[in-house]
Amino acid sequence: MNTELSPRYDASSVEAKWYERWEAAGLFQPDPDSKKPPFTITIPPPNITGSLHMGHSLCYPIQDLVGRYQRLRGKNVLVLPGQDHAGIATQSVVSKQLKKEGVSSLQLGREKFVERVWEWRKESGDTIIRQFRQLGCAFDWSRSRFTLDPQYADAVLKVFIDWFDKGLIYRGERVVNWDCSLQTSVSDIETERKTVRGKLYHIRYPLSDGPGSMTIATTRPETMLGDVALAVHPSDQRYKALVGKTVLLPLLDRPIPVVADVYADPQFGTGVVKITPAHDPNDFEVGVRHHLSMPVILDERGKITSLGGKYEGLDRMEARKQIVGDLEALGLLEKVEDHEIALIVSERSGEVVEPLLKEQWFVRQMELAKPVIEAVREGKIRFVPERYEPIFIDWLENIRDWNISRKLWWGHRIPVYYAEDGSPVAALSWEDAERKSGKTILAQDEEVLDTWFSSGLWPFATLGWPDQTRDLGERYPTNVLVTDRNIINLWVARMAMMGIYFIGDVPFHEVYIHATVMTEDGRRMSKSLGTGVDPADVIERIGADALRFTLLGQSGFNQEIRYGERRTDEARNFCNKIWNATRFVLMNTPEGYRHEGVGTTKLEPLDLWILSRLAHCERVARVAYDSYNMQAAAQALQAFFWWELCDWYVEASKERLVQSSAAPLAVLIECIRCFCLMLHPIMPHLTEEIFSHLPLAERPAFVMSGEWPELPEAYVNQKLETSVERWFQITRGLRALRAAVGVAALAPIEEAFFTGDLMGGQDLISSQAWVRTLREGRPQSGKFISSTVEGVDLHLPIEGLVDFEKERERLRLMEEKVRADLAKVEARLGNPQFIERAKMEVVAKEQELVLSLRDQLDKLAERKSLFNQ
RNA sequence: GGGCGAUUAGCUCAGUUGGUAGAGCGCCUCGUUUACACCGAGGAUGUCGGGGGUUCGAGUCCCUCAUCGCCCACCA
Repeated sequence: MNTELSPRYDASSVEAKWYERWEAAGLFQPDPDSKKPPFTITIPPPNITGSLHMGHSLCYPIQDLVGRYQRLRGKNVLVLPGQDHAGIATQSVVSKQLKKEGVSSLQLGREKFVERVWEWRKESGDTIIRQFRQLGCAFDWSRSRFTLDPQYADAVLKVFIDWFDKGLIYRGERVVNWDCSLQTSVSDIETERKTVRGKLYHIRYPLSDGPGSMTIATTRPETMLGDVALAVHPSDQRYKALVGKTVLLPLLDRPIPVVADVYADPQFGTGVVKITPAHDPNDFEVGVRHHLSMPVILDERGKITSLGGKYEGLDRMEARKQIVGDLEALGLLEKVEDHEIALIVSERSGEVVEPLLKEQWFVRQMELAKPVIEAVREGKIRFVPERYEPIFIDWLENIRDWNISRKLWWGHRIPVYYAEDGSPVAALSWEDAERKSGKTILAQDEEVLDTWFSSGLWPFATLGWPDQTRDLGERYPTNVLVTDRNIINLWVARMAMMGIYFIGDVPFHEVYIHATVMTEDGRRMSKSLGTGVDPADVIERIGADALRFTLLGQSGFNQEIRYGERRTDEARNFCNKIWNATRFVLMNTPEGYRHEGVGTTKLEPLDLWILSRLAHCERVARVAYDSYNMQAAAQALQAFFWWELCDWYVEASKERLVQSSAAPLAVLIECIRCFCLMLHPIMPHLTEEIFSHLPLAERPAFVMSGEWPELPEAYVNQKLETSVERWFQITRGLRALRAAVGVAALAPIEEAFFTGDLMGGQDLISSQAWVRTLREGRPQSGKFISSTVEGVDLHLPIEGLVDFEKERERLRLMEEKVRADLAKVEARLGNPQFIERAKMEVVAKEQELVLSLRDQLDKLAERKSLFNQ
């Protein structure tokens, strides 16, 4: 009937159409009246920093796949999308844009700048939504959330104020990671370590009373301007007598004490360490223990402050140069060694982070982390793959307080207000603050919250919290979180803490950590390296379904997948294969045909075989989807469709369809119908298109709103599979004989012979091996070539078709191989321990094998003799 | 420094409980046939990273080393 389908699948004409129809049918929203069990995913909100990259093209289709699969499995599915304002990341993108335009953010001022970011948020946000749609993501746009939405901001306020009032949020002076170029602090997990070759400077500090000196080793000599002590290990005999004395800090001539502290490592350098509490987190702790002062000698721009004497105003690097020079001139620089330095670098700017003493807001973590650890231990949150669980727990057990202040303009402004007396109060608004404190408020805190503070509320704030909405009641905890391993600590941990604290339950039961998409040669994909590939280009070339298949088809429990164009071609080819197989079926469907299943049709072994394989495929795909092993599902589906349905069933059905047998058509349509449903989570558009062409008597409006195929247990028939697959082997054997004499595939051969039991496969074998007559017995005259497959001897008369020399060579090679196999098996059987200890059936199998191999040798000898004349 | 992952055909990767190593791409030969050349038929290709161990038997389990990648870590 539908013969006007193009012989090539054209994704571009199909994909947009279906997305619109699904949306128009309201399929992206859960049915409010449904009695089906809810299934919920709140997707990780992408940052509004531009467009989606290849990693997103994996992450979000996975969630779409899970949503679509669960919908087919009878769940009332909500996949809730949104976007993250992403404080630092977004602010730096917009700052860079302004810089290009020659505008300084500072000059623009806070208000104007934030306005500008909102403009960008619209632009980037729209791009992202468009790309999600291109990828086929069935997300409920009506529930879409942005982490700076007014309702969302209410949730953030509530959390902050609650924690503040309970003392979980506190203000304190700590050494934080200061990013001098972004002008903000960053949390520990937003930094990375880089090892670089640097210098270790040995500097002599003279004792202030009397002769002698102590030598310290440092990699950052400029920080000595902030030194307030030297420390040695209490048990270090070399320096015992010096503890309690004072030394003179060179250059500034300030007397500083020598203290004993276990922090000093006698093994490192000279065993003496300088203490600069304002510029090193360890030194800070030593400073607290010994009640030392904490002079700040570097400002927020990385320049020396007024406490740095004559070095004031110098950049940190320039100051280092001058200080080293001056020390050398004074003869206090003992030596300079090469040294590997572990630098701390800000992930966002790539700048070396300056540890700086700052007053900041912190969230106490220990008591929040504890219930999370318990929840994971109790299995209420399960990681897939499991290996991430111990890493997660380990991090939580050693957690440090969370610095949530960011000196930015883009974000949730910290809702702390300061009264005349400087006392802080957390409140909903300026008025609320005055009411709450009963004092006149002078100012609100200038800084904003770390982005992760707001995204930590994602699974419940998106469902309506703090209001007790129906969504929140029905859909929290959500079912699964799908994300990248890089943000397990940054984000997953925070959501768990906040969810357990405020809602009283974990935010999700499963956390699936997907792989990272790399280039084909294993490099990181990145725009700046020039190794990035734009998903939009790929979609244009091969379609979203093929891109999804490429990435999803490689995703299981691996931590890395390689993206290469060859794989996308394979995926595209698979789409085309599916398309054409369907086309074939439709071309053979009579006008007015209505498929009503296979129940009433008289089925032959081959039909039963493909239905058994279909049932097998269903089981494998279901188990695979259930366990987030998308790779296994894709593999099973592809193998079933291509190698079983197309290569065998479709081929064999050609002849049967001519005889207008009812079975093949019903079975073909049934297979494709089920296949569409099973592949739909991976390739939503193509399956929808194909399904729409099937002549079904009864059909759901869409594959998307259909039901996962439930195949009768009785379909599975292992015994039948074995015997049908034996026919295939024999067919292949005959085809190989044909190829050996150079007869083209499909060119019919008059007759061939067999000896042995074909177990009813004669028709199939002769038709699929393109033999007109397949006779039992062996040729009575003339030359023929032979082989043995599955215990059946096959003979092909050659009538001078074959080059004798070539045939002798073929036989010789076969004999060689059989002899080698035989030698191996005989050796095994010659080992008495094998006979004694191996399982009986294994031994029996080997013994049978020996017999069969010997038999083959005999036959080969006979066949050789035929060509030795 | 600690942990995790990877190492299988030229390339990208599968390989379930230990029982004679697989796929796709690429390569060679043949082929335009009642879907598909983005295809079909046939074929070649491996010391399963190295070395030990357990076992009758190891790609698979244990130990160890190497290379690559990732994560975590306050050594000046």
